[in-house]
Amino acid sequence: MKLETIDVRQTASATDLVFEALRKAIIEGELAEGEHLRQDRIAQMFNTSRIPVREALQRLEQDGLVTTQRYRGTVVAALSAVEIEEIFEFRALLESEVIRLAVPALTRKQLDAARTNLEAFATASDPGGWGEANRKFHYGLYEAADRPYHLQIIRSSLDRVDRYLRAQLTLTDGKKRAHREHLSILDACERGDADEAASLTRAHILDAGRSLLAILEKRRGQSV
Amino acid sequence: MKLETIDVRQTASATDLVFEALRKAIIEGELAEGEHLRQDRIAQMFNTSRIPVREALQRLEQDGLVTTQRYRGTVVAALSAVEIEEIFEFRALLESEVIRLAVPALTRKQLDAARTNLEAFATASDPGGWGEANRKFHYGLYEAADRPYHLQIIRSSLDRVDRYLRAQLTLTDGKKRAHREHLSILDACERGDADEAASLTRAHILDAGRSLLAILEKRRGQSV
DNA sequence: TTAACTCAGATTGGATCCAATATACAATCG
DNA sequence: CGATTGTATATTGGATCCAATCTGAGTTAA
Repeated sequence: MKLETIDVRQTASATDLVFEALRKAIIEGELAEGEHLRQDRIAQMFNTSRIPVREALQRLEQDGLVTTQRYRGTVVAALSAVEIEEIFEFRALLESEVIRLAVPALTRKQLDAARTNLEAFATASDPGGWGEANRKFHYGLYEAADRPYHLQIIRSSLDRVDRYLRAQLTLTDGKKRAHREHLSILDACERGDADEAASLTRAHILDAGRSLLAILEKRRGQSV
Repeated sequence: MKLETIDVRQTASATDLVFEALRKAIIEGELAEGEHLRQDRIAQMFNTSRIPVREALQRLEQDGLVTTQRYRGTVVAALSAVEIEEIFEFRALLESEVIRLAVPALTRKQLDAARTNLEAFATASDPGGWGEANRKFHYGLYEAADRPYHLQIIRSSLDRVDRYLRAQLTLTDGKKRAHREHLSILDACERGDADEAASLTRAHILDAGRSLLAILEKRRGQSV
């Protein structure tokens, strides 16, 4: 008898599972800013003890998604306008450079995949779908740069602001504009124009940031 | 009787202390690449249980300083030449941009402090002293940019390669060259030439990276 | 009335104990 | 003698328990 050898070692711990679930919930905006994350309540939800929950919360804190005060608990992080602005500025710098490095290495297959993701973004009906398609479009292109560390940091910085970004995209003109910008970025990639792709990506991110801040301004003005 | 009100709330947990101590030991190269970090041994060293140790190890893993395999333990991370190269490239991009933003905002006081740190770097006699002075010099200038998120990422990326960098600086010409480059960066800052300071910083980091990789190449060539 | 105090409940931080897994070495079989 | 299997030990992952701290309602005193 011959069997395929399969590695059955468990790769995901309870901590990993809890971390991923909470991360997803925060990024997608299901947990509101400032909401308390009680350890035993979460432990019950996942049928574990508080140990993996605490470890997951610590990881989330390192990623800037929650803030913890000793003996007082953990809440979903709230970013100020200034903090959000800085992260968009950071992303613009980093992502424009990575797309510049990616363009010369892009394969036909990667370009086609990008067009598919671009259309998925346009036709997606819910915020979760947009967010996913948006990430796939950009990251799919970035992959060609072969810079795993850059990509890891890019992911982490998008994670911090993604919930705000998704809220911004609920406005139809924001989504339409993003789609137009995606189109022109992809065109530049197809033409092999790295500088243009970088410049468009930079503008794309800064545009989204400005638009987002304007909305936040308005909303906070109303609520006060 | 009147007393000044002082906040005595403990801010550092056992986890924080263990994390900081291990982080420092790894960054300064006291723990060798691939060295095993056994939970109970470390717990004994710090007179705690394994819980804070595990949490500290998880944080270190998120920072890329150690790698963990389920049920097999944690070892000090070993970076490949390609990985080191990418991180230097990343730092060059980020730090040159941050110094560009900092220059117009630099105060006389900050410039003077930078000169002090620059001299401390030149006169420091041990690797630990160089590393400290090097960080103080660069980060002191970056502070003026008022970009805390950028700075956090800069710190994290330097952490990953600092132990290799300190080893590189043990070669006297490496240290001398670094000192000369520091001087010209500071000069550009004094003149208010942001572009020049950015360009010099970029070259400074890439130089160090190239020099470091050459040494690694040689060493690994010998050991094989 | 109001500010300070007390104490009970809630919540987190850490220690100890048990379960799951990996590794090394002895035992067994061809 | 070599490959394989069983087993003992080491080590990590997770559960439960205890200690430390915060919070807030009720109480008391100026």
